[in-house]
Formats: sequence, C-alpha cells, structure tokens
Amino acid sequence: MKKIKTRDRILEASLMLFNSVGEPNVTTLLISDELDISPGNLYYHFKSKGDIVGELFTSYEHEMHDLLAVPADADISLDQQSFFLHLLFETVARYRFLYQDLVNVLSRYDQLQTRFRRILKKKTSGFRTICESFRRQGIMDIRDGELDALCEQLTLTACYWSSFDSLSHLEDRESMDPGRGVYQMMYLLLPYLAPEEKEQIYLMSREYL
Amino acid sequence: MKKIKTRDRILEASLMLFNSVGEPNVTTLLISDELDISPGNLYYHFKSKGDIVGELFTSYEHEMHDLLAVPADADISLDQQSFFLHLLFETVARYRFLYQDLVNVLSRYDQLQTRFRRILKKKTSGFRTICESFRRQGIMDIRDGELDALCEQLTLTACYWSSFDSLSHLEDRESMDPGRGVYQMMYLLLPYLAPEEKEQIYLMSREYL
DNA sequence: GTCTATAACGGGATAGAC
DNA sequence: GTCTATCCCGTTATAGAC
Repeated sequence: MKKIKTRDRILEASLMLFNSVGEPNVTTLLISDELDISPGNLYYHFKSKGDIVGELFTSYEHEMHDLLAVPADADISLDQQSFFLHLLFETVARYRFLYQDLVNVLSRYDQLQTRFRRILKKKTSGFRTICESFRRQGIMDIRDGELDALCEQLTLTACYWSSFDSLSHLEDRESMDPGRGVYQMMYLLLPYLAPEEKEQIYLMSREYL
Repeated sequence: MKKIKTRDRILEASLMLFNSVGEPNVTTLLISDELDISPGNLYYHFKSKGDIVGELFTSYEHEMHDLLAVPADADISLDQQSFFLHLLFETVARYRFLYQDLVNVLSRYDQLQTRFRRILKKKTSGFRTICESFRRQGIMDIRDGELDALCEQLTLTACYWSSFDSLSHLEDRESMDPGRGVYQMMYLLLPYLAPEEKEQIYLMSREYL
C-alpha cells in the first residue's frame, strides 16, 4: 500500500471541501486542518489557493475535453446519448463548485474565464454534432434555427441543472440523482424525435416519475 | 428638486455595484466611496452589509410577488405571455447579483434560502397556470408529465439565462438583450403549440436572428 | 446625520527551524 | 517535506467628536 502524495491529497480534499461548502468559504487553513497538515506545508506544495483552484480546473478541462470528443460522422443511438449524458452530469457534479458560484469564481481567477467559455462552446458543438447525427439517421426532425436554440438550451441545462435541482428540491432528498438531469435533457429532445424514439424515452423516464 | 435620502442612495449604489462586480467583491468601503460618504455614515443607516443585501432581497421578493400574481382562470394570449416574460427578465436582470453567485450569497445570508426557494416555487406554478390556460384555450397540447418538466425547465431558464448569456457571448456585445431570453423561453413552448401560434412565434423570433 | 479614527477579526501568504 | 510562528492586508464594524 503506497502512500498517496500530500500534493494529491491536498487537491482531493480541496475539491471535496469546495463542493460541499463552496469555494469562497474554504480557507487554506480549513484545507490543511482537514488533512492534519500545517498551513505552511500546504504552501510548500501550492504557492497560492488560486493554484489549487487552477489545477482542479485543469483536471476538469481535461475530463471534459476527453468526454466531448464526439466523432462527427458516427451514427449515435439514443442509448449512447443517454450514456453520454450520464457521464457528462457525473463530471459536472464532480466539479460542481465551479458552477455554484460561477461568476464569483471566474472573476477572482480571471484566466479561467476564457477557458471556461471554450468548454461551453465545445459542449454546444458536441450537442450539435449529436443532433445532426440523429437528423441524418432520420430520428430527429428540427429546423436549423430551432436547432441552435436547442443546443444552447442543452448547454445551459447541463451547466445549471445540478445547482438548480439541489436548490429547488433540497427539502426532500439531499442526494442529487444525476438521472433526473439526464431525463430533463432527454425531455428537451423529445418533441423533435420520431414516434418510436419518443416511446423509448417515455419508457426510460418511468424510472424518474 | 428634493434630495434623495442617504439610506436610499446606499441601497441604489449597492445594487448597482453588486450587479456590476459581484456582491462578494463589493466592500462596505467601496459603497461609501462610491457615494462620497464615510463608512461610519453607512453603518449609521445599516447595521451590517447583510442588512443591505437583505433589504434588496426584500424588494426583489415584492417585485416578483406582484409580477407572479397570475390569475388562474384568465385566458392568456401569447402576446400577454411574451410581455410577462419581458417583465420577468427585466426584474431578474435588475437583481442579477443574486443569481450570479447564488450558492455563495444564499450560504452567507442563510435566512434567504427558504425565501428564494419560495419564489422559485411561485415561478414554477405561475408558468403552470399560464400553460394550463393555453391548454384550455386549445392552443397548447402537452401531456401532464411533460408539463411538469417544461415548467421546471422554464423556471431554470428564467433563473440562469442572463448569467449564461453574458458568460457565453461576452465577446460580441456586452449589453445583454432581455429579448433573447424571452425568445429562448418562447422557443421552449414552441413544440407544444398549435400551428397558428407556432407561426406567430416564428414571426416574433425574426428580430433575434 | 455625518465625520474621523480605530478596534477586531480573518484569511492569504512567508520565514526559518527541524 | 513538514512544522511553528508570524506578517500583512483587507474588511467589517464600532466609538466618539462634530
């Protein structure tokens, strides 16, 4: 059993704390406390709190980049799409601290703004690729103008669904279920799908009602 | 020309600063500086920064309450709906600081959480009332299960559209156009509307393409 | 009501020993 | 690599004069 490097433990604990209480509410002292190391030790590994955030963001960037490498000419099935959305929501959930205070975080670490915007763009074009695949396969019927709006809507929902869901349904259950988000996304596609695919989504959605 | 009360000037300036640079980045010193008054004077009128935020939130609450008093049995036209959405987006834009760092703000002033959630609920049920009016008039056709998802989607979009829009399209124009948000909302209804009403929305949307 | 101090605190970050 | 001690700074909030 090899010991995990302190540096990595710092990243891990920071991510955990950021997600649970919000990045602005997490002090470097809290992080070092959580790990039972000294603040000085933390600053030996990272020269600033911003560096920790930056490195976490880079991980997020890489995960998203890998996930969004959607082949442009493949025939994508609804099941594959659903699976893709699950992965997407899981990744977003893993780095949800970014989304919960988006403007604040991006304003304090301003090099992140353009990078974040790039990821947004990539998401939108990923959704577009998928929809166009559906269209080619004849299982989706939508006008070009509406397709733009749909892809933007999908991107927006992918961003904010988790925050919104935990905010508006906090009372009942605290465990947020990525499946509900996936359902919400599929539902956005629904009106434009062929009857058979519609039915398929109705069946899927049984689980979430 | 009557002099505006200092107390009100503080509220006004705070709102302006909160919106433009984010509430967490606005210090009480910055506010008093902006008004050319002393910090002490500010604290004469408000006993804490949280009180300023709280009072602004109360105004927001009232404006939303008035706006969302949708009559349950009226026949609402698409034009009225569009007008309603314009007002809604304007109000949200006026208090956009709340939305930009939602989790952060609500976590630091925690009495606001339940109040905010109440407003969310009211929004959703407002949308539901409107959709049901459309349904009664025979201009909307949608299943119950999908109606739930639609109303949630409308609420989510009403919350986050402005932030999302200014984030993802910052490069082109900085003036955010509430009309784009309204279009995005109308577009969500589109698939469920009768042909004639669809056409009406297509005409409306010309302005935003 | 408004001002000038200044107290009180917390958080980020560094120095230097071990 | 890790620790303790400390500095520095910004921010909230108060005291007390005018």
